[in-house]
Amino acid sequence: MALNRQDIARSGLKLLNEVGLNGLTLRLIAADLGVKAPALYWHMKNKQELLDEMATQMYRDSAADRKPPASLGEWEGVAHSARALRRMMLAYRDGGKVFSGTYLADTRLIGPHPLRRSIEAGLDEGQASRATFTVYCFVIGFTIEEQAVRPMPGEFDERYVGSPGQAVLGDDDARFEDGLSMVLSGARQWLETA
Amino acid sequence: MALNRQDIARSGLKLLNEVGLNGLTLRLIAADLGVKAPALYWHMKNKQELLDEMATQMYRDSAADRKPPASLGEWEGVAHSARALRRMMLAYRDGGKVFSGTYLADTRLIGPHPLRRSIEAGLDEGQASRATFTVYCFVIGFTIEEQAVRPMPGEFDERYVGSPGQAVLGDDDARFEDGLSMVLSGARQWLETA
DNA sequence: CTCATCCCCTTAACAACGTTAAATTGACGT
DNA sequence: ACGTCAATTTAACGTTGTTAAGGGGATGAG
Repeated sequence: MALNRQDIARSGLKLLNEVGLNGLTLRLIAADLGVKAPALYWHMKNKQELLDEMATQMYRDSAADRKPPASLGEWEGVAHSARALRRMMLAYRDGGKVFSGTYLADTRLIGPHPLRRSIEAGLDEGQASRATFTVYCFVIGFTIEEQAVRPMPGEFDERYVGSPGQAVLGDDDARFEDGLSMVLSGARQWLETA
Repeated sequence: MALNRQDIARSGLKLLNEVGLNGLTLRLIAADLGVKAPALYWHMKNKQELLDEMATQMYRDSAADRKPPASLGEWEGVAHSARALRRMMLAYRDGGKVFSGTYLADTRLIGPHPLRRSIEAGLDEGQASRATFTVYCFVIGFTIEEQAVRPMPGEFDERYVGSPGQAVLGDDDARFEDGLSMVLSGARQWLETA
């Protein structure tokens, strides 16, 4: 019956979609878990630690989605992960703010370098890291801006087909794809000529 | 003697560097202005409106710094503005979070398109906007990640020369320049081949 | 069987926050 | 001298994150 950090983080993520980051209170999460607010302090030392754990949990939950199929080339794999990272943040209201502001609470979640094969083949690791970090920054920035305009996640997209919302969303997807291909080709070329 | 929104925003920005976004309270700003907290509600309807005004103010203050010299080419101008945008956010503690989350309260601040000349020469305006928006997203994402790691602005940089901090900062600048040149060349090339 | 121990949670309370309603001041036009 | 209106104060409310102190229930030792 005892709580643990993951239960709390999951409850926080669930409630995030209902009340948003501003409405997310410790008492609300505690009530959702059938417990009083101070009980949470047995498991974490303050609210920031809860937000870190929530970011870690959403990153953990999206790991399978982010992992590129083995059939893909390295750069197609980076694109695949970038799209999954955006999806992950869009899945939660204020997901971008929650994820970008926090440190991962479990560093084991950081997998092997996406350009691992190229690095083993001689590519400078520092430069490879800068290239993928640039892609990462674009995804973070794009999604935060996207959610500042359209805060609500998920269901809206498939359901309201033909509504004004759809056009806007289609636009966002297309704009993301365009930006992503700019950044990817730029990064790739930068690695080749450096 | 009467207050106005700009005075309040400026006080907010000043205090932001002293107490950070979490410590920034309406009572603190009011005290700084020699006034009681509810007085602020005569000038703005809630705290979010204050944050919007702060974002607008920092954007306004950096307008001259962002404006590219006429001598620069269009893309050099975009690079110039991108660096200035990062400097603007880095000038305030949590500057990235404050700026990225808010709407501009004064839309007149949005100047002419950076690629105006190319657009007049036949470049598709929608595509040009996507290209510059991609650069913008990178700058936002990069700076937010940067400030998540090193929250304090300005003074630390020049002063502690030779300390561990300097290497880290130099690294950030170099990493930004690398990322920026990737994104810029990617965007430019995307426009040419589309 | 009993007792102490530890984990996990509750009750109670605190100062601080954003926000609202109502009363107050001061300046200005008539 | 009077009333008007803008700008601010005083007082208060409910809610928030957080702390301190205590309680219950399982577990293991004697």
